[in-house]
Amino acid sequence: MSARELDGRARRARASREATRARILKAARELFARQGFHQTALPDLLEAADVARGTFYLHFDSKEAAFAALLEDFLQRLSASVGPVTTRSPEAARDELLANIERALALVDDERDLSRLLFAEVSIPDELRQHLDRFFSGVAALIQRALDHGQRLGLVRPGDTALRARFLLGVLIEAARGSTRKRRTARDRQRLAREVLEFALAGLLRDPRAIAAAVRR
Amino acid sequence: MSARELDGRARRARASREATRARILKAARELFARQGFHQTALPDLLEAADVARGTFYLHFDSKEAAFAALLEDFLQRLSASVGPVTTRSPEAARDELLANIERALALVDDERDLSRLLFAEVSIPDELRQHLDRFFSGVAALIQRALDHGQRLGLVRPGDTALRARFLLGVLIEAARGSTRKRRTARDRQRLAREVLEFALAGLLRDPRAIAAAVRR
Amino acid sequence: MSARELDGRARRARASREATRARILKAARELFARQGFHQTALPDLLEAADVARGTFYLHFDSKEAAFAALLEDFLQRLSASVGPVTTRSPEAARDELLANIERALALVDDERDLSRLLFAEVSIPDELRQHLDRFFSGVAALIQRALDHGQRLGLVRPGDTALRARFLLGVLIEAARGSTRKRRTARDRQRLAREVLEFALAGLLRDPRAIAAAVRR
Amino acid sequence: MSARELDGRARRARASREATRARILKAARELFARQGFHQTALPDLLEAADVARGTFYLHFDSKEAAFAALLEDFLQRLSASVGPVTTRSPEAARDELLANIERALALVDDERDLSRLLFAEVSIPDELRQHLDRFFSGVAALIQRALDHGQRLGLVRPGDTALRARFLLGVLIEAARGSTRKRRTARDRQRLAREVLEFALAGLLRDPRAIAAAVRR
DNA sequence: CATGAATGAGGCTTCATTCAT
DNA sequence: TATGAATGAAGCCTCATTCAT
Repeated sequence: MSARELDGRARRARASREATRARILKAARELFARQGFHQTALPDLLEAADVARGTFYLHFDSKEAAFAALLEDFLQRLSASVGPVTTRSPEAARDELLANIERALALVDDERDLSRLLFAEVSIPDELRQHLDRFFSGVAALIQRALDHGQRLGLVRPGDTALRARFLLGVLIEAARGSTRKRRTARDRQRLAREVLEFALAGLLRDPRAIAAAVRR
Repeated sequence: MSARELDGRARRARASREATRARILKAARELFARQGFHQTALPDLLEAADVARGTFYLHFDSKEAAFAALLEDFLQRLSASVGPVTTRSPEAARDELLANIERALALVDDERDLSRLLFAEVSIPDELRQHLDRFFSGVAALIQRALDHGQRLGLVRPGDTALRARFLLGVLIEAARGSTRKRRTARDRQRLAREVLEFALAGLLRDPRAIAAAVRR
Repeated sequence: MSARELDGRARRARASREATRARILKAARELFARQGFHQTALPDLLEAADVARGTFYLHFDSKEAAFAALLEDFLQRLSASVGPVTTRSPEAARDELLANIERALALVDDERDLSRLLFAEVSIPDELRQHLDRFFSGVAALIQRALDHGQRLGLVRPGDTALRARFLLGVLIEAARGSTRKRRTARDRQRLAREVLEFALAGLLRDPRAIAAAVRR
Repeated sequence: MSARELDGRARRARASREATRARILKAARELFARQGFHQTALPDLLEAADVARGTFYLHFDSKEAAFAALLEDFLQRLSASVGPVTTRSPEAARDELLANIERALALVDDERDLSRLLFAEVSIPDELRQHLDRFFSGVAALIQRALDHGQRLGLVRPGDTALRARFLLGVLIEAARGSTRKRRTARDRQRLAREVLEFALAGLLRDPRAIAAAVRR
């Protein structure tokens, strides 16, 4: 029973442990997304993960903790998918924005189960929903900072940037929500990202002059 | 034992019944909004409404049915608050849109409890959330029709109107969500409505020419 | 407002009162027989009888009391349908027995609803079932007395008459139970009554000599 | 972590599980028999069995399911206690019948609690009572087959065997019902079985010739 | 006499979690 | 590490009955 052997055993144990945990998370993702958090009873989860009750609690402190783990992971990946926009020229900024939106949409598409949990009609525990709200507020703050910067550069029209950041967030969320219903192709996502950006930058109206008129009452 | 007497009795009974029902709904609105549906136990509700268990079930088939009644009522009032836009001139249409948005925001402000239930971080039963989603889909459809009309008139830029209707819905929801946090004055609401419309119509950019450039890649 | 007028009013009130009570009992008979006592909720009964809650309690102290009224009435009619057998000759006794059995079966046939309550698969409150048991015990006692008398006359074989009275009761109950399933004609009933009597008096075996052998081990 | 160890653990777990289940069934048998199904509230049962609420539902889907388990078990044992009568000579058949009746009565005596549930004044859920009725109908069918056979051999008097089978069932049920009141000795049971058989085969009358007369009107 | 809104005790069941093995 | 039997708090709902009108 040398140290090596122990290492091997420990390694195997660790591998098995990780595998079990992964099995649980996979089942959780699917069930929570399909039925919501409250509607998913632990026994459902245990059966789907093929794990005993006790085993579950060996890996997570509570049902809610398992959910939080999913959430946390997804939010981090979402954060990571969005790189900072280091404005050089307006064109470059626009392209970076497009790329960011596309990457985020791609992630949402890849993780449709998780996305349904966050954006769509599935109810989740209040405590976690607040967590989620804080996350989105963080995103809104980032957007606002970008808008403020744009105003200083004279690119963005004067006005309440906090509000507009929220509006923009609403647009993004709706864009993401669409992905929770049907899977998109990469091409679709490109188009969607452009539509989002267009809408955000130029609104709905056709004639720039008409726009000016519309805005100034 | 005349018909009149019976009517009187029935009327009084009815009045009392309605009063009780109203008391229950009021308590439900407050508690559900504050704590969410699942976190609100029936006993809490009963105490807040000062009714006995049986009385509650005399008026509603289930806890969920009480929730549904609140929801239904609110959605109807929301629908009613938004009149159809019978486009004559662009200016008139714009004013009608503004008025609609303002009215909806006013309702949301008046019913902050209900609004939190619909727009914010409170979890509600999945079945009802789907109901809600159908409602919002209906709103999106209305918006899309308006955009299609605008395109035919040459006012709205070419592009996917279904998508833009969703975006617009996202903006509106975010605008409403803000009201769930702090009460607004009528003045605030006017300003908010204008910001919404501006954002939707003209986007973020300052210079109409820049817009044209931005849009055409 | 003479005394006469009052009498008239009182009479009318009484008539109406009786009519209401009858309506309740009719509904009770049908529902209890169809669904059992526990499975019949008061609201069902009220709707079937077209009576308000309070009205029901004006006529009966409780749901159970209504049931008891049905039971009591039926047992009394059952008692009344069976005349005493004043033995003169064996033949006459036999004919009287036959007539008694037929009358009882006729009543059971007429009141199939009530009969199902007493004889068949419908559960009734324990307290009333005990009442019922006492009634049947009374019937058994009557039968036993007749058997004792028959033994003294040398007609009935020696042996435990209490036991045989119970056996006979079992036969009668099974005979009645059959009626709860399908209605019989008068002719059927005659035949049934004869079969009952035959079985009771002479058993199953064909050959009287074989019988003697069978009995004496 | 050898297979043996797992087996051992599983075995112990199983043993404990079975013990708990048995404890619940024992308590259910006693309480249901004493107070009836509806009158026995779950808390009573839990206390008597010394198990927690959840534990009960770990073993049975519902209160009714626990009852059904008792019923099922008893009916099976009752079926098993009655061997087929393979007629050779009339005497042998008679002895086998006697033995069957005795065995059934012995079981009824041994399980007085269960017997009270089935035969006596305790009300049980309608669904289960129907189950019970089907069982008894099955018994009646068996009896009828035997009577038909007896008729073909010329032992049983001509007549409606279905009816007589029901009569006989009535006798047997009444005989069993007696056991639910006071415990019998083996000797009592022998006597009872003989009385049942005598009554069934030869009826009540003393004189075989009188029998013939009585039957032929 | 008739009504029906109100009552609250009592019912059954499900749940996430614990812990001995 | 993994197991699964046991837990009991908490949940929702139905019921027969009362009583003011």
